[in-house]
Amino acid sequence: MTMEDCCRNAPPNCCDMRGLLSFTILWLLTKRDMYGQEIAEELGSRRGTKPNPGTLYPALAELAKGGMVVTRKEGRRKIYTLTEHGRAGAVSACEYFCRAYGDIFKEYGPENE
Amino acid sequence: MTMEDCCRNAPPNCCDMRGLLSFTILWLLTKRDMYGQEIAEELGSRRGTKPNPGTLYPALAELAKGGMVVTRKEGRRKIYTLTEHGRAGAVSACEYFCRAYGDIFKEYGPENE
DNA sequence: ACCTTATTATCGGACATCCAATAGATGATC
DNA sequence: GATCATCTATTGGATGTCCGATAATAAGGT
Repeated sequence: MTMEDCCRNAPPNCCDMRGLLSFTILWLLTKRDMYGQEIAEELGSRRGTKPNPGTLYPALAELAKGGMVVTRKEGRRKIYTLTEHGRAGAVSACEYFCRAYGDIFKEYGPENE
Repeated sequence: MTMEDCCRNAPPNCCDMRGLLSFTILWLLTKRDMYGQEIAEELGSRRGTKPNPGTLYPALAELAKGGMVVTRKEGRRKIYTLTEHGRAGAVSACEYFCRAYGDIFKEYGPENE
C-alpha cells in the first residue's frame, strides 16, 4: 500500500461519511467514459478509500438497469458511458447537491487548493 | 404543506442522495445551538425533505453517545450543543468533504446563488 | 381539568453503501 | 498451454439513512 493509497484524503472518524456513491459515479462519467477499475481509482483518490468490488459493481449494475449508463466491452474491460438520460440526471443531481451543501464548501473549500 | 416545504430543493430521481445526515447535523451545530425540530427544519430547507423523526432522533442519539454533542432541556425542547471534540470533528469532516467533492462545487456551484 | 399543539421518541421495514473474502473470465507473458 | 496479472463479479453481514405510523411527554390556552 502506497502513501497515495492510504493517506491522501482519509475520512474523519467523528461521523459517517457514507453515501452518494451512485451520484459520484454519475458525476465522474460526465468527464469521460471509464471502466470499473478506473472508476474505483478515481473514487479512491477523492474519498480516501477505494470502494470494494462488492460495493462498486452492484452500484454500476443499478445505474445500468435504470438507464443512466450503457456499457461496451473493450478487451477485458467494461466501459461505462452516460446515456442522455444519465447526463441530464447527473447535471440536475449536481445542481441539487450544490444547493444542499454549497454553504459548507463556501466556508471550508477555498483554503484547500 | 407550503411551496417552501415541498418544492425548494427537490432531490433528483436519477440516483440515491441519502447519506451524510450526521455530518450535516454536526455542520449545522457549528453555527448555533439548536433543538431537534430546528435541526429538522434546517435539514428540510437545504435538502428538500425534512428527515423523519425515526431518522433524526437516532442520529442525534448516536452523536451524543459518541461525545460529539451534549444536550440540555429548555421547556419542552432539548437543545443540542457541540462539545469541543464535536467541533474539532466537524471542522475536519468539513475539510474532508471539500477535498472529496470540491470539484463538483467548482463546476456547478457558483451558478446557483 | 380539558384540549390542543409542539416536541421528543420508538418500532419495523426497505435500501444504499460499506467491508472481507472469494470466484470467474479474459488478456498478456513465458 | 501454463502461469500470472487484470478486471469483473458475487456472497454475506454490518450499519446509516430513509419512510410511515404511532406513542409519550410537556407546555399553553380556554
